Amino acid sequence: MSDTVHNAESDLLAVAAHRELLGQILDKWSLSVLTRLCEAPCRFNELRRAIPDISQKSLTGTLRRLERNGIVERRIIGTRPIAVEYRITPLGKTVREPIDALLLWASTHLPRIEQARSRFDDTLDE
Amino acid sequence: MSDTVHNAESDLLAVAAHRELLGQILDKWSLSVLTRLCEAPCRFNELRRAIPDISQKSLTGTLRRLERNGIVERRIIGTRPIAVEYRITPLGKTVREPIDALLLWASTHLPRIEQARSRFDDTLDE
DNA sequence: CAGAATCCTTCACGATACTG
DNA sequence: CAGTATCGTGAAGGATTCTG
Repeated sequence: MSDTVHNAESDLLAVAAHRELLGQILDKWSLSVLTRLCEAPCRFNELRRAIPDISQKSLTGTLRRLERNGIVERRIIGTRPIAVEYRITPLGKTVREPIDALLLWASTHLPRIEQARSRFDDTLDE
Repeated sequence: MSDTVHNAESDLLAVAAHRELLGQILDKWSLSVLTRLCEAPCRFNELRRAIPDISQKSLTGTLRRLERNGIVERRIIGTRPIAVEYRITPLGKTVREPIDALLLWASTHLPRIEQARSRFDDTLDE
């Protein structure tokens, strides 16, 4: 019996424990940065141009956070003027599969979700 | 040539398009609520007790958002006093697999990530 | 029991200006 | 080029109070 109960509790604990970690990787901009860096290593301003709506501050913050978690690597490739290259780490590459699964889910079910939204919004202004 | 380029661009567009959707499902509390509702249908205050740190306002908001996206269903099962039951929808069940993949990734690589964090933090106060 | 309404604080984020 | 520093704003979220 207590298998179900135990699993439920440990699942909730696991969720609580991993929510913070996932929040660092699945936040507002990380997904875009990660996607871009999976294509190829990239310079700072190159990333800025690739993600037009991101501010310089947010990009810096996102990169620092990903770097701290071992997902991307910051490599100084030149000085005068300084040049920095960001690239995805082996650890970072491993997260691509679950993320892609999630993106696939999103694009697969987007129509049904938009349908559900319309239904929900319609039944509100009655 | 433009295959790589095109894929990169469309990936970034896809990410931008799905970020909003995923944000509704992977936000601060949704994961906990979803995990709990996957176990069994649940009453409002039952959910509150199952997720001790959530406020009433946040739980209401989270449930409304999930309901709007067709992920959970709100069912009034009694009045006087009013009773409401929340349960996961068929659409909601389909998201469990990619989410579990992500949680599995998180728990699998947590040690390496904590290691990376320590290294990063250490090399700062030198 | 299941919320709605209100107040208040925190904080993420953008814009701007400056630097090695 | 690749940032740091500072300021201002809006939105999220908690605590509290009230209601059908």
